[in-house]
Amino acid sequence: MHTLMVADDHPLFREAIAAAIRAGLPGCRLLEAASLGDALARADDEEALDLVLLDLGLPDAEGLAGLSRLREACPTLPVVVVSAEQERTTILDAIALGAVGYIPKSTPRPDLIAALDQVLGGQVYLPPSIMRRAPGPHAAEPPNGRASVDSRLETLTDKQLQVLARMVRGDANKVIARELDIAETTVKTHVSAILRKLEVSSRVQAILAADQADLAAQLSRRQLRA
Amino acid sequence: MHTLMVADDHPLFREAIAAAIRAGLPGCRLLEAASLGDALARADDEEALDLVLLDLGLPDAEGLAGLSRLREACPTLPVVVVSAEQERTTILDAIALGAVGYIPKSTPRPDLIAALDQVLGGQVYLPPSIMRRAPGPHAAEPPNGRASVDSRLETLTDKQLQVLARMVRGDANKVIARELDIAETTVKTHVSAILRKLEVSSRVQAILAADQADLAAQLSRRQLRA
DNA sequence: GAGCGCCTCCTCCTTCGGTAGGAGGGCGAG
DNA sequence: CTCGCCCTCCTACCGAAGGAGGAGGCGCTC
Repeated sequence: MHTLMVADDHPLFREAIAAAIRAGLPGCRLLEAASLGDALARADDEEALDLVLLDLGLPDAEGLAGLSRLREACPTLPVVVVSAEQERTTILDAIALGAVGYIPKSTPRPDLIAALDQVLGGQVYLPPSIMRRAPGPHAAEPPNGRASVDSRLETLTDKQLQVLARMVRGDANKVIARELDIAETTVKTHVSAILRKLEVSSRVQAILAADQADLAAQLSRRQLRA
Repeated sequence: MHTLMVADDHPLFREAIAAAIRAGLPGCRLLEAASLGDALARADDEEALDLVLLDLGLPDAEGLAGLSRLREACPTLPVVVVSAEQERTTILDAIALGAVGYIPKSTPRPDLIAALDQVLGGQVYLPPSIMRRAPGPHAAEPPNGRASVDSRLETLTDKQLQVLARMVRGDANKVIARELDIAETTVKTHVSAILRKLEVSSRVQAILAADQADLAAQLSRRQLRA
Protein backbone atom coordinates (compact mmCIF):
# COMPACT_ATOMS: atom_id res chain seq x y z
CA MET A 1 0.00 0.00 0.00
CA HIS A 2 1.93 3.03 1.24
CA THR A 3 5.30 3.60 2.83
CA LEU A 4 5.44 6.06 5.71
CA MET A 5 8.25 7.26 7.89
CA VAL A 6 7.82 8.53 11.43
CA ALA A 7 10.54 10.93 12.50
CA ASP A 8 10.45 11.61 16.21
CA ASP A 9 13.16 11.49 18.83
CA HIS A 10 10.86 10.24 21.51
CA PRO A 11 10.67 6.43 21.17
CA LEU A 12 7.43 6.15 23.09
CA PHE A 13 5.61 8.57 20.89
CA ARG A 14 7.09 6.92 17.81
CA GLU A 15 5.72 3.60 18.94
CA ALA A 16 2.36 5.05 19.79
CA ILE A 17 1.87 6.67 16.44
CA ALA A 18 3.19 3.61 14.62
CA ALA A 19 0.66 1.46 16.42
CA ALA A 20 -2.11 3.84 15.55
CA ILE A 21 -1.15 3.73 11.89
CA ARG A 22 -0.85 -0.05 11.81
CA ALA A 23 -4.31 -0.28 13.28
CA GLY A 24 -5.91 2.40 11.14
CA LEU A 25 -4.08 1.94 7.87
CA PRO A 26 -3.31 -1.77 7.64
CA GLY A 27 -0.81 -2.81 4.99
CA CYS A 28 1.39 0.23 5.28
CA ARG A 29 5.13 -0.11 5.46
CA LEU A 30 6.50 1.85 8.37
CA LEU A 31 9.96 3.33 8.82
CA GLU A 32 11.19 5.09 11.91
CA ALA A 33 13.80 7.77 12.41
CA ALA A 34 15.02 9.21 15.70
CA SER A 35 16.59 12.36 14.30
CA LEU A 36 16.57 14.57 11.27
CA GLY A 37 19.89 13.22 10.05
CA ASP A 38 18.48 9.73 10.39
CA ALA A 39 15.41 10.70 8.42
CA LEU A 40 17.45 12.34 5.69
CA ALA A 41 19.63 9.26 5.31
CA ARG A 42 16.68 6.89 5.15
CA ALA A 43 14.84 9.12 2.70
CA ASP A 44 17.79 8.78 0.36
CA ASP A 45 17.71 4.99 0.45
CA GLU A 46 13.97 4.63 0.09
CA GLU A 47 12.70 5.85 -3.22
CA ALA A 48 9.27 4.37 -2.55
CA LEU A 49 8.60 6.71 0.37
CA ASP A 50 5.14 8.26 0.25
CA LEU A 51 5.04 10.43 3.34
CA VAL A 52 7.13 11.59 6.27
CA LEU A 53 5.59 12.40 9.64
CA LEU A 54 8.00 14.95 11.02
CA ASP A 55 8.15 16.02 14.62
CA LEU A 56 9.20 19.58 15.29
CA GLY A 57 11.65 19.57 18.14
CA LEU A 58 14.08 16.96 16.95
CA PRO A 59 17.39 17.58 18.68
CA ASP A 60 19.33 18.12 15.47
CA ALA A 61 16.65 20.28 13.84
CA GLU A 62 15.28 23.06 15.95
CA GLY A 63 11.69 23.68 15.00
CA LEU A 64 10.73 24.80 11.55
CA ALA A 65 14.35 25.00 10.48
CA GLY A 66 14.35 21.21 10.42
CA LEU A 67 11.37 21.13 8.12
CA SER A 68 13.12 23.66 5.94
CA ARG A 69 16.19 21.47 5.66
CA LEU A 70 14.18 18.37 4.89
CA ARG A 71 12.25 20.21 2.20
CA GLU A 72 15.45 21.44 0.64
CA ALA A 73 17.00 18.00 0.61
CA CYS A 74 13.90 16.24 -0.74
CA PRO A 75 11.61 18.77 -2.39
CA THR A 76 9.27 16.16 -3.86
CA LEU A 77 8.80 14.22 -0.66
CA PRO A 78 5.50 15.00 1.07
CA VAL A 79 5.92 15.90 4.71
CA VAL A 80 3.32 16.16 7.42
CA VAL A 81 4.33 18.02 10.54
CA VAL A 82 3.39 16.35 13.80
CA SER A 83 3.88 18.59 16.77
CA ALA A 84 2.70 19.62 20.20
CA GLU A 85 2.92 23.21 19.05
CA GLN A 86 -0.51 24.71 18.37
CA GLU A 87 0.18 28.25 17.24
CA ARG A 88 -1.67 29.37 14.16
CA THR A 89 1.39 31.11 12.83
CA THR A 90 3.54 28.03 13.31
CA ILE A 91 1.05 25.99 11.35
CA LEU A 92 0.89 28.50 8.55
CA ASP A 93 4.66 28.75 8.44
CA ALA A 94 4.91 25.00 8.12
CA ILE A 95 2.51 24.98 5.19
CA ALA A 96 4.35 27.89 3.65
CA LEU A 97 7.51 25.82 3.85
CA GLY A 98 5.81 23.14 1.81
CA ALA A 99 4.41 20.79 4.42
CA VAL A 100 1.29 19.06 3.12
CA GLY A 101 -0.34 18.94 6.50
CA TYR A 102 -0.08 19.73 10.19
CA ILE A 103 -1.25 17.34 12.88
CA PRO A 104 -1.20 18.39 16.53
CA LYS A 105 0.00 15.68 18.86
CA SER A 106 -3.21 16.01 20.79
CA THR A 107 -5.26 14.85 17.79
CA PRO A 108 -7.48 11.89 18.69
CA ARG A 109 -6.64 8.64 16.93
CA PRO A 110 -9.54 8.47 14.48
CA ASP A 111 -8.95 12.05 13.40
CA LEU A 112 -5.28 11.33 12.98
CA ILE A 113 -6.01 8.42 10.68
CA ALA A 114 -8.48 10.52 8.74
CA ALA A 115 -5.89 13.24 8.38
CA LEU A 116 -3.29 10.83 7.07
CA ASP A 117 -5.87 9.39 4.70
CA GLN A 118 -6.57 12.82 3.42
CA VAL A 119 -2.92 13.62 2.91
CA LEU A 120 -2.14 10.30 1.26
CA GLY A 121 -5.07 11.01 -1.02
CA GLY A 122 -3.34 14.10 -2.27
CA GLN A 123 -5.15 16.67 -0.14
CA VAL A 124 -3.82 19.12 2.40
CA TYR A 125 -4.78 18.71 6.04
CA LEU A 126 -5.05 21.46 8.62
CA PRO A 127 -6.38 20.94 12.14
CA PRO A 128 -9.91 22.37 12.21
CA SER A 129 -9.88 22.83 15.95
CA ILE A 130 -7.18 25.47 15.64
CA MET A 131 -7.62 26.91 12.19
CA ARG A 132 -11.35 27.42 12.50
CA ARG A 133 -11.37 29.27 15.76
CA ALA A 134 -13.48 32.34 15.31
CA PRO A 135 -11.46 35.45 15.97
CA GLY A 136 -8.80 34.83 13.38
CA PRO A 137 -5.20 35.77 13.87
CA HIS A 138 -5.72 38.47 16.50
CA ALA A 139 -7.37 36.32 19.08
CA ALA A 140 -6.04 35.58 22.52
CA GLU A 141 -3.24 38.07 22.20
CA PRO A 142 -2.33 40.65 24.80
CA PRO A 143 -4.90 43.42 24.53
CA ASN A 144 -2.22 46.10 24.49
CA GLY A 145 -0.30 44.57 21.63
CA ARG A 146 -1.81 44.68 18.24
CA ALA A 147 -4.99 46.53 19.06
CA SER A 148 -3.40 49.71 20.35
CA VAL A 149 -0.96 49.88 17.48
CA ASP A 150 -3.88 49.44 15.16
CA SER A 151 -5.80 52.28 16.73
CA ARG A 152 -2.75 54.51 16.56
CA LEU A 153 -2.54 53.67 12.89
CA GLU A 154 -6.00 55.04 12.45
CA THR A 155 -4.99 58.44 13.75
CA LEU A 156 -2.61 58.86 10.82
CA THR A 157 -3.72 61.06 7.96
CA ASP A 158 -3.90 59.69 4.43
CA LYS A 159 -0.63 61.20 3.34
CA GLN A 160 1.09 59.97 6.46
CA LEU A 161 -0.18 56.50 5.73
CA GLN A 162 1.13 56.68 2.20
CA VAL A 163 4.51 57.73 3.51
CA LEU A 164 4.46 54.94 6.05
CA ALA A 165 3.64 52.45 3.31
CA ARG A 166 6.85 53.48 1.55
CA MET A 167 8.84 53.40 4.75
CA VAL A 168 7.97 49.78 5.35
CA ARG A 169 9.25 48.95 1.89
CA GLY A 170 12.63 50.25 2.95
CA ASP A 171 12.50 53.41 0.89
CA ALA A 172 14.57 56.40 1.98
CA ASN A 173 12.99 59.81 2.43
CA LYS A 174 14.45 60.98 -0.84
CA VAL A 175 12.90 58.09 -2.74
CA ILE A 176 9.55 58.59 -1.08
CA ALA A 177 9.67 62.23 -2.05
CA ARG A 178 10.27 61.34 -5.67
CA GLU A 179 7.52 58.74 -5.72
CA LEU A 180 4.90 60.92 -4.09
CA ASP A 181 6.17 63.95 -5.98
CA ILE A 182 6.68 66.12 -2.92
CA ALA A 183 9.80 67.68 -1.40
CA GLU A 184 12.01 65.67 0.89
CA THR A 185 11.43 68.21 3.64
CA THR A 186 7.73 67.45 3.42
CA VAL A 187 8.43 63.76 3.72
CA LYS A 188 10.42 64.50 6.85
CA THR A 189 7.49 66.42 8.28
CA HIS A 190 5.25 63.43 7.70
CA VAL A 191 7.77 61.04 9.15
CA SER A 192 8.04 63.14 12.28
CA ALA A 193 4.28 63.13 12.68
CA ILE A 194 4.19 59.37 12.16
CA LEU A 195 6.82 58.76 14.81
CA ARG A 196 4.96 60.96 17.26
CA LYS A 197 1.61 59.31 16.64
CA LEU A 198 3.02 55.81 16.75
CA GLU A 199 4.88 56.75 19.91
CA VAL A 200 8.22 55.51 18.69
CA SER A 201 11.54 57.23 18.36
CA SER A 202 13.03 55.96 15.16
CA ARG A 203 12.17 54.99 11.64
CA VAL A 204 13.00 51.37 12.23
CA GLN A 205 10.69 51.10 15.22
CA ALA A 206 7.92 52.74 13.23
CA ILE A 207 8.31 50.11 10.54
CA LEU A 208 8.30 47.31 13.09
CA ALA A 209 5.15 48.68 14.68
CA ALA A 210 3.51 49.15 11.30
CA ASP A 211 3.85 45.64 10.05
CA GLN A 212 2.81 44.29 13.39
CA ALA A 213 -0.42 46.16 12.77
CA ASP A 214 -2.48 45.68 9.67
CA LEU A 215 -1.22 48.46 7.50
CA ALA A 216 -2.45 46.87 4.29
CA ALA A 217 -5.99 46.76 5.57
CA GLN A 218 -5.81 50.38 6.64
CA LEU A 219 -4.58 51.40 3.20
CA SER A 220 -7.30 49.66 1.26
CA ARG A 221 -9.92 50.81 3.73
CA ARG A 222 -9.09 54.32 2.60
CA GLN A 223 -8.74 53.38 -1.06
CA LEU A 224 -5.14 54.47 -1.17
CA ARG A 225 -2.80 53.01 -3.70
CA ALA A 226 0.17 51.44 -2.03
CA MET B 1 -29.71 21.66 5.28
CA HIS B 2 -27.24 24.51 4.99
CA THR B 3 -27.43 28.15 4.08
CA LEU B 4 -24.72 29.48 1.79
CA MET B 5 -24.03 32.90 0.36
CA VAL B 6 -22.18 33.51 -2.88
CA ALA B 7 -20.52 36.92 -3.02
CA ASP B 8 -19.28 37.73 -6.50
CA ASP B 9 -19.77 40.80 -8.64
CA HIS B 10 -19.90 38.84 -11.86
CA PRO B 11 -23.50 37.64 -12.32
CA LEU B 12 -22.58 34.88 -14.74
CA PHE B 13 -20.11 33.33 -12.38
CA ARG B 14 -22.52 33.69 -9.51
CA GLU B 15 -25.12 31.79 -11.47
CA ALA B 16 -22.67 29.13 -12.51
CA ILE B 17 -21.50 28.42 -9.01
CA ALA B 18 -25.04 28.54 -7.67
CA ALA B 19 -26.11 25.97 -10.23
CA ALA B 20 -23.18 23.75 -9.32
CA ILE B 21 -24.12 23.92 -5.66
CA ARG B 22 -27.79 23.23 -6.29
CA ALA B 23 -26.81 20.18 -8.29
CA GLY B 24 -24.14 18.94 -5.94
CA LEU B 25 -25.61 19.88 -2.58
CA PRO B 26 -29.36 19.62 -2.97
CA GLY B 27 -31.44 21.18 -0.24
CA CYS B 28 -29.14 24.09 0.42
CA ARG B 29 -30.48 27.59 0.76
CA LEU B 30 -28.57 29.97 -1.45
CA LEU B 31 -28.11 33.71 -1.06
CA GLU B 32 -26.32 35.93 -3.52
CA ALA B 33 -24.45 39.18 -3.08
CA ALA B 34 -22.93 41.36 -5.78
CA SER B 35 -20.62 43.36 -3.57
CA LEU B 36 -18.98 43.29 -0.18
CA GLY B 37 -21.39 45.84 1.20
CA ASP B 38 -24.21 43.71 -0.01
CA ALA B 39 -22.71 40.65 1.62
CA LEU B 40 -22.15 42.43 4.92
CA ALA B 41 -25.75 43.66 4.98
CA ARG B 42 -27.16 40.23 4.23
CA ALA B 43 -24.90 38.56 6.75
CA ASP B 44 -26.41 40.79 9.41
CA ASP B 45 -29.96 39.76 8.57
CA GLU B 46 -29.31 36.07 8.27
CA GLU B 47 -28.27 34.52 11.50
CA ALA B 48 -28.59 31.05 10.04
CA LEU B 49 -25.77 31.57 7.58
CA ASP B 50 -23.34 28.67 7.46
CA LEU B 51 -20.81 29.74 4.90
CA VAL B 52 -19.86 32.59 2.61
CA LEU B 53 -18.16 32.01 -0.72
CA LEU B 54 -16.21 35.21 -1.17
CA ASP B 55 -14.70 36.33 -4.42
CA LEU B 56 -11.54 38.36 -4.20
CA GLY B 57 -11.80 41.26 -6.60
CA LEU B 58 -15.13 42.66 -5.59
CA PRO B 59 -15.24 46.29 -6.65
CA ASP B 60 -15.76 47.62 -3.13
CA ALA B 61 -13.22 45.32 -1.53
CA GLU B 62 -9.88 45.11 -3.21
CA GLY B 63 -8.42 41.66 -2.74
CA LEU B 64 -7.61 40.34 0.69
CA ALA B 65 -8.61 43.60 2.36
CA GLY B 66 -12.21 42.66 1.63
CA LEU B 67 -11.77 39.36 3.40
CA SER B 68 -10.21 41.22 6.29
CA ARG B 69 -13.19 43.51 6.61
CA LEU B 70 -15.67 40.67 6.41
CA ARG B 71 -13.76 38.77 9.07
CA GLU B 72 -13.76 41.78 11.34
CA ALA B 73 -17.45 42.38 10.90
CA CYS B 74 -18.43 38.73 11.39
CA PRO B 75 -15.63 36.87 13.14
CA THR B 76 -17.63 33.72 13.67
CA LEU B 77 -18.88 33.43 10.12
CA PRO B 78 -16.94 30.84 8.09
CA VAL B 79 -15.67 32.22 4.80
CA VAL B 80 -14.29 30.35 1.83
CA VAL B 81 -12.35 32.40 -0.66
CA VAL B 82 -13.17 31.74 -4.29
CA SER B 83 -10.74 33.37 -6.65
CA ALA B 84 -8.93 33.18 -9.94
CA GLU B 85 -5.76 34.06 -8.09
CA GLN B 86 -3.47 31.06 -7.65
CA GLU B 87 -0.49 32.38 -5.76
CA ARG B 88 0.63 30.29 -2.79
CA THR B 89 1.21 33.38 -0.73
CA THR B 90 -2.24 34.73 -1.48
CA ILE B 91 -3.76 31.47 -0.37
CA LEU B 92 -1.76 31.39 2.82
CA ASP B 93 -2.59 35.01 3.55
CA ALA B 94 -6.27 34.23 3.15
CA ILE B 95 -6.04 31.37 5.62
CA ALA B 96 -4.04 33.55 7.97
CA LEU B 97 -6.87 36.05 7.85
CA GLY B 98 -9.23 33.36 9.03
CA ALA B 99 -10.65 31.95 5.82
CA VAL B 100 -11.60 28.30 6.27
CA GLY B 101 -10.73 27.40 2.71
CA TYR B 102 -9.53 28.58 -0.66
CA ILE B 103 -11.07 27.41 -3.91
CA PRO B 104 -9.53 28.46 -7.23
CA LYS B 105 -12.09 29.36 -9.86
CA SER B 106 -10.57 26.78 -12.14
CA THR B 107 -11.54 23.97 -9.78
CA PRO B 108 -13.58 21.30 -11.58
CA ARG B 109 -17.16 20.94 -10.41
CA PRO B 110 -16.89 17.65 -8.50
CA ASP B 111 -13.82 18.90 -6.66
CA LEU B 112 -15.60 22.11 -5.82
CA ILE B 113 -18.50 20.23 -4.30
CA ALA B 114 -16.09 18.02 -2.38
CA ALA B 115 -14.30 21.09 -1.09
CA LEU B 116 -17.52 22.69 0.09
CA ASP B 117 -18.51 19.42 1.71
CA GLN B 118 -15.24 19.36 3.54
CA VAL B 119 -15.60 22.91 4.74
CA LEU B 120 -19.21 22.49 5.79
CA GLY B 121 -18.04 19.44 7.70
CA GLY B 122 -15.78 21.61 9.79
CA GLN B 123 -12.54 20.95 7.97
CA VAL B 124 -10.20 23.35 6.21
CA TYR B 125 -9.79 23.05 2.46
CA LEU B 126 -6.72 24.02 0.46
CA PRO B 127 -6.32 23.32 -3.25
CA PRO B 128 -3.96 20.35 -3.57
CA SER B 129 -2.95 21.23 -7.11
CA ILE B 130 -1.26 24.39 -5.87
CA MET B 131 -0.32 23.63 -2.30
CA ARG B 132 1.25 20.26 -3.07
CA ARG B 133 3.47 21.32 -5.89
CA ALA B 134 6.86 19.91 -5.15
CA PRO B 135 9.36 22.67 -4.68
CA GLY B 136 7.63 24.42 -1.85
CA PRO B 137 7.52 28.16 -1.46
CA HIS B 138 10.58 28.97 -3.53
CA ALA B 139 9.31 27.28 -6.64
CA ALA B 140 8.47 29.26 -9.72
CA GLU B 141 9.75 32.34 -7.98
CA PRO B 142 12.78 34.27 -9.03
CA PRO B 143 15.70 32.17 -7.86
CA ASN B 144 17.03 35.14 -5.95
CA GLY B 145 14.14 35.26 -3.50
CA ARG B 146 14.24 33.68 -0.11
CA ALA B 147 16.88 31.09 -0.75
CA SER B 148 19.61 33.53 -1.64
CA VAL B 149 18.83 35.77 1.30
CA ASP B 150 19.06 32.72 3.48
CA SER B 151 22.41 31.73 2.08
CA ARG B 152 23.68 35.28 2.52
CA LEU B 153 22.63 35.06 6.13
CA GLU B 154 24.91 32.10 6.51
CA THR B 155 27.92 34.11 5.43
CA LEU B 156 27.50 36.36 8.45
CA THR B 157 29.82 35.77 11.38
CA ASP B 158 28.41 35.07 14.82
CA LYS B 159 28.92 38.61 16.08
CA GLN B 160 27.37 40.03 12.96
CA LEU B 161 24.36 37.83 13.48
CA GLN B 162 24.04 39.00 17.06
CA VAL B 163 24.15 42.58 15.89
CA LEU B 164 21.58 41.88 13.21
CA ALA B 165 19.32 40.27 15.79
CA ARG B 166 19.34 43.57 17.70
CA MET B 167 18.85 45.61 14.58
CA VAL B 168 15.62 43.80 13.74
CA ARG B 169 14.34 44.68 17.20
CA GLY B 170 14.72 48.33 16.32
CA ASP B 171 17.71 48.97 18.53
CA ALA B 172 20.05 51.83 17.66
CA ASN B 173 23.78 51.26 17.31
CA LYS B 174 24.39 52.84 20.69
CA VAL B 175 21.96 50.50 22.41
CA ILE B 176 23.41 47.48 20.66
CA ALA B 177 26.85 48.54 21.79
CA ARG B 178 25.71 48.71 25.40
CA GLU B 179 23.99 45.37 25.24
CA LEU B 180 26.86 43.54 23.62
CA ASP B 181 29.36 45.51 25.69
CA ILE B 182 31.42 46.73 22.76
CA ALA B 183 32.11 50.21 21.40
CA GLU B 184 29.64 51.89 19.10
CA THR B 185 32.30 52.12 16.43
CA THR B 186 32.60 48.38 16.50
CA VAL B 187 28.88 48.02 16.05
CA LYS B 188 29.14 50.26 13.03
CA THR B 189 31.82 48.05 11.60
CA HIS B 190 29.57 45.04 11.99
CA VAL B 191 26.62 46.85 10.52
CA SER B 192 28.65 47.86 7.50
CA ALA B 193 29.72 44.27 6.99
CA ILE B 194 26.12 43.11 7.30
CA LEU B 195 24.92 45.60 4.72
CA ARG B 196 27.65 44.50 2.34
CA LYS B 197 26.96 40.79 2.78
CA LEU B 198 23.21 41.16 2.48
CA GLU B 199 23.76 43.38 -0.54
CA VAL B 200 21.55 46.16 0.71
CA SER B 201 22.24 49.82 1.22
CA SER B 202 20.46 50.75 4.39
CA ARG B 203 19.69 49.50 7.83
CA VAL B 204 15.99 49.30 7.11
CA GLN B 205 16.47 47.15 4.05
CA ALA B 206 18.76 44.87 6.00
CA ILE B 207 16.03 44.39 8.57
CA LEU B 208 13.43 43.68 5.92
CA ALA B 209 15.70 41.16 4.27
CA ALA B 210 16.49 39.56 7.60
CA ASP B 211 12.97 38.84 8.66
CA GLN B 212 12.13 37.63 5.21
CA ALA B 213 14.81 35.03 5.79
CA ASP B 214 14.79 32.79 8.79
CA LEU B 215 16.99 34.67 11.19
CA ALA B 216 15.66 32.89 14.24
CA ALA B 217 16.62 29.54 12.80
CA GLN B 218 20.07 30.77 12.01
CA LEU B 219 20.53 32.01 15.56
CA SER B 220 19.50 28.79 17.21
CA ARG B 221 21.50 26.77 14.73
CA ARG B 222 24.57 28.49 16.16
CA GLN B 223 23.39 28.39 19.75
CA LEU B 224 23.45 32.16 20.06
CA ARG B 225 21.27 33.90 22.59
CA ALA B 226 19.09 36.43 20.89
C1' DG C 1 56.82 31.70 11.96
C1' DA C 2 53.76 33.57 8.36
C1' DG C 3 49.26 34.11 6.84
C1' DC C 4 44.44 34.56 7.49
C1' DG C 5 40.00 35.61 9.47
C1' DC C 6 37.56 37.61 13.12
C1' DC C 7 36.88 40.98 16.73
C1' DT C 8 38.06 45.07 18.53
C1' DC C 9 38.74 50.17 18.39
C1' DC C 10 40.07 54.52 16.39
C1' DT C 11 39.67 59.01 13.25
C1' DC C 12 37.87 61.77 9.47
C1' DC C 13 34.20 62.53 6.57
C1' DT C 14 29.60 62.51 4.18
C1' DT C 15 24.99 61.65 4.08
C1' DC C 16 20.70 60.61 6.16
C1' DG C 17 17.32 60.92 9.77
C1' DG C 18 14.83 63.68 12.85
C1' DT C 19 13.36 67.96 15.57
C1' DA C 20 11.88 72.78 15.93
C1' DG C 21 9.73 76.59 14.18
C1' DG C 22 7.70 79.29 10.80
C1' DA C 23 4.78 80.14 6.74
C1' DG C 24 1.47 79.82 2.96
C1' DG C 25 -2.73 77.64 0.80
C1' DG C 26 -6.89 74.45 0.43
C1' DC C 27 -11.08 72.90 2.45
C1' DG C 28 -14.86 71.87 5.43
C1' DA C 29 -17.61 72.99 9.85
C1' DG C 30 -19.37 76.09 12.84
C1' DC D 1 -16.12 84.55 7.80
C1' DT D 2 -13.28 82.42 11.12
C1' DC D 3 -11.33 78.45 12.96
C1' DG D 4 -9.10 74.25 12.59
C1' DC D 5 -7.04 70.49 10.09
C1' DC D 6 -4.23 69.00 6.54
C1' DC D 7 -0.69 69.42 3.05
C1' DT D 8 2.97 71.80 1.37
C1' DC D 9 7.65 73.85 1.73
C1' DC D 10 11.36 76.28 3.94
C1' DT D 11 15.66 77.14 7.18
C1' DA D 12 18.60 75.63 10.69
C1' DC D 13 20.53 72.52 13.80
C1' DC D 14 22.04 68.05 15.75
C1' DG D 15 22.70 63.42 16.27
C1' DA D 16 22.73 58.92 14.13
C1' DA D 17 24.11 56.17 10.31
C1' DG D 18 27.36 54.61 7.16
C1' DG D 19 31.92 54.66 4.26
C1' DA D 20 37.11 54.71 4.04
C1' DG D 21 41.15 53.60 6.07
C1' DG D 22 44.23 52.18 9.49
C1' DA D 23 45.63 49.38 13.49
C1' DG D 24 46.34 45.95 17.29
C1' DG D 25 45.15 41.39 19.39
C1' DC D 26 43.67 36.61 19.19
C1' DG D 27 43.36 32.08 17.48
C1' DC D 28 43.55 29.17 13.75
C1' DT D 29 46.07 26.60 9.96
C1' DC D 30 49.84 25.59 6.85
